[in-house]
Amino acid sequence: MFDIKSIRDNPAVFDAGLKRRGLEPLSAKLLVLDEARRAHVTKLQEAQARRNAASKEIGRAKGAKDEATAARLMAEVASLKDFLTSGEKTEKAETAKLDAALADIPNLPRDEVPDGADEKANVEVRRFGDPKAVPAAALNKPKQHFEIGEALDMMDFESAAKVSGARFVFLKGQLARLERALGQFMLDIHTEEFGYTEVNPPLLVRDDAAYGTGNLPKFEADLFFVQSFPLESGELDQLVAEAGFPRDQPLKEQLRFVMGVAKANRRTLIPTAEVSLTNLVREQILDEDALPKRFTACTPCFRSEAGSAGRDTRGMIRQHQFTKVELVSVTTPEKSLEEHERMTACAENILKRLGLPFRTMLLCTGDMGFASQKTYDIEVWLPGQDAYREISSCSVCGDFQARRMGARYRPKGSKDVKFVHTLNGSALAVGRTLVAVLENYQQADGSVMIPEALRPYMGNKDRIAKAQ
RNA sequence: GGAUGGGUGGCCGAGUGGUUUAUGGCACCGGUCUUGAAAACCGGCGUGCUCGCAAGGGUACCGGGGGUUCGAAUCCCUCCCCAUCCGCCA
Repeated sequence: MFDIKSIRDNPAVFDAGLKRRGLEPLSAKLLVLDEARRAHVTKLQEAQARRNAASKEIGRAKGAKDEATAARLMAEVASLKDFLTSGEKTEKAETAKLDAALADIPNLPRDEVPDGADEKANVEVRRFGDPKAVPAAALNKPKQHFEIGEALDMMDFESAAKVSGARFVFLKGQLARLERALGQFMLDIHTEEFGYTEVNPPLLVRDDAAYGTGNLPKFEADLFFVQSFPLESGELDQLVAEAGFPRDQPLKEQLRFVMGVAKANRRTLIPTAEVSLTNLVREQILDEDALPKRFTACTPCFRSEAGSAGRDTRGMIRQHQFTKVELVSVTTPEKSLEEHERMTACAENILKRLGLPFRTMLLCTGDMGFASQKTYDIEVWLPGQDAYREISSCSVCGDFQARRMGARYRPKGSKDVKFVHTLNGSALAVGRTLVAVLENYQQADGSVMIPEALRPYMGNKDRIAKAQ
């Protein structure tokens, strides 16, 4: 969310930032809304000032038993009433209009972010490990993870399709345990070595929270929602009568109406723990001493993957439900860039310990998420795909989310309050880490070696093999 | 699901229609005192918007929205949220 004042002060800079994101200039349009609103507010406030002054005099006049003066003033205030009533409504409407326009604008890239339209313009900043040195490199044709998992009889997409539909999976036996082990392993490192506080957060959140991180209102289609439907028997008939249920309209319209009613009672299934964790500081004014705050959580994430039909349809790469260990930091503006590097290093550290080759990419302007100012993606080597694939994304959001959430802090020795900076990163996406372990550690006989660091979490076994 | 009680500034908490600008305390900031600190004392101290070069002024906000009134934290309606008890329940 942008501060309209900063756009007013520097429209050219704002539009230039949008352009780097591949968007048309918006400042002119926004400033028209802003101008109209301010002109109106000024007029309204003058009328309110007159009303308040007169009302005070009325109080004094009545106290002095001067009924004639009181009556005259009352008549004067009454004449303002129409404008005051309508004017307050207009102000609300104009503010809402401006806010709605601002809420859909993505964060602007920092200067050091490379320009570009898509992932082809991302810039590699470093690399770790050698794809030719992993166990799978010894094989003629390394298999993809779903081939390995299905052959082990521990990864079942067919049953998942029957039970839940496409883009779900059953993990069984040692692979179910491997998923659990990975989550534990990552959490232990982040809490014990990197100072993150482990959190077990709500998976269902209010719209306000999803708005705070930037998932709403623009990306509603990417989310899943749950609710207990608010209507009891008879209430629907009442709604039809009062609000005009569009019964004679196409089904789509009827559905839209019902969804509108339902929206009031819904909860969002978190698409990432970033939503729950970042909103931990919403609507607060923190002491600077309390910063940075560092949270981590291992949670299921839910994404509708609308618009990604046909992409990564096989296997576990792109699922409606997956597990992820998330890192969130809340810092001062001065420390946020440094924290971004630190966070990315925490994520990379997991891959290093698992012996998985990766490269770290600085995303270009066209590939960054909505709330981000600057993002590093970490891409892990997948021998079965013969490619690097995203396994982590670490973003610094500046005050973009903080404004949406009302998350502020009081700088030491200052009376002013400022917005905090927020950061989030995956460390790591557990499902994809499992994929990477399978593909990199696969053996010719179809079994999978367990990386050393993970063995304590796997009953000290050294490999996953098909049950006899 | 039923019943009751609540939602006031960073925190705690008073305030049932005006004649003061929302008590008071804590925390915080400045000062006096002190070698320094603490204590004590004095002063300051909510957030947003808006007008103004500035100093400063205006306005809104006491969970959200609507209403009554010349005037609402206070009265009415409605919604949301929180807490407690009962019921059900992993």
